[in-house]
Amino acid sequence: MDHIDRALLAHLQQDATQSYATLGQAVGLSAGAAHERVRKLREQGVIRRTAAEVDPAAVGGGVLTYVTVDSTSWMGDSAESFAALPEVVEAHVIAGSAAVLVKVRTASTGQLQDVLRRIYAIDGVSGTRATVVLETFFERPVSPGIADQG
Amino acid sequence: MDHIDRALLAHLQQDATQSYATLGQAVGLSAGAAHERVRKLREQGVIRRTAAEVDPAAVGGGVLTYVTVDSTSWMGDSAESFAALPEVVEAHVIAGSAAVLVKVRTASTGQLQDVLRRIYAIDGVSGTRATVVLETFFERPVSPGIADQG
DNA sequence: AGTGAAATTTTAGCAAA
DNA sequence: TTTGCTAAAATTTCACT
Repeated sequence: MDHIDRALLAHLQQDATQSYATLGQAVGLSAGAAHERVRKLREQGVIRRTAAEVDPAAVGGGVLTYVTVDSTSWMGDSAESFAALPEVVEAHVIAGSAAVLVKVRTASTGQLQDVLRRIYAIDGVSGTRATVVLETFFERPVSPGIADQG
Repeated sequence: MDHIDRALLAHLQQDATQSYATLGQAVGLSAGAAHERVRKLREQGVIRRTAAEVDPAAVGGGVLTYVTVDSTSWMGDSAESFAALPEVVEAHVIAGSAAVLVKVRTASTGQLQDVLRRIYAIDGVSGTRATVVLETFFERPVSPGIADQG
């Protein structure tokens, strides 16, 4: 992982559809060399996958809410319970008073209410606190330390 | 946006490197038809971009923290102030007592402390409350309502 | 809107430095 | 590890349905 790898990652996070020729040019490498480096980054798991980013509002996820989940028991192995709810797009175990923090995308506040009810039904959950997002300033990929060329 | 479009989106969220032939087959379409639908989904902005997903830990983002930011004044146009901090990967205006919720990725808790200091220096910010994530159960794309073939 | 096929571009594997 | 070459594969366009 040198600075060229980081530059490649930065470019691929912006647009993974460009050709290796273009990509290589952007970081000062031939197409073949760029290809080989990207292949290795995939192999190492640095690049997990390349995926289409979908506008949440276009697929019924216009309302974004963060929910802290309190519990009476250890929630460390409740991952599947949260994963079973398709509206839950993230779930994390957190330090602090609450046990789990989840990110929820719903089409409406009505649907949010339904998700909260289903979260409450999970074993050990003693309460939820929902924080509705009014406006998203930005959501962006983790910075690999910004490209130095191109 | 019919059920075929949603199936295409679901497949492309999982893997955008597959050929249009494979993709079309998965949803019961020819390669040309799949290509045309995907082109339109891009044009409409339903597909925002196709990007490489990078392992945060591999690029110095191993520590994930959510920070609620309290303020004395209206924060509605402070987007750039947060965007200027590369460790901040999300920023949202929220309903409730705090004004802004941000998601931060840092290499260490030391670096987190530095980010908190820089957030505190933003005009109008009166306080921060950091919640460190101990374990991430999952992070996944918004569900377009799951493929009906495939 | 979708199909099938042609023309063009890109990818992926390999020899060489 | 990078380069340049080459065969194989994918993309993109187009005439037709």
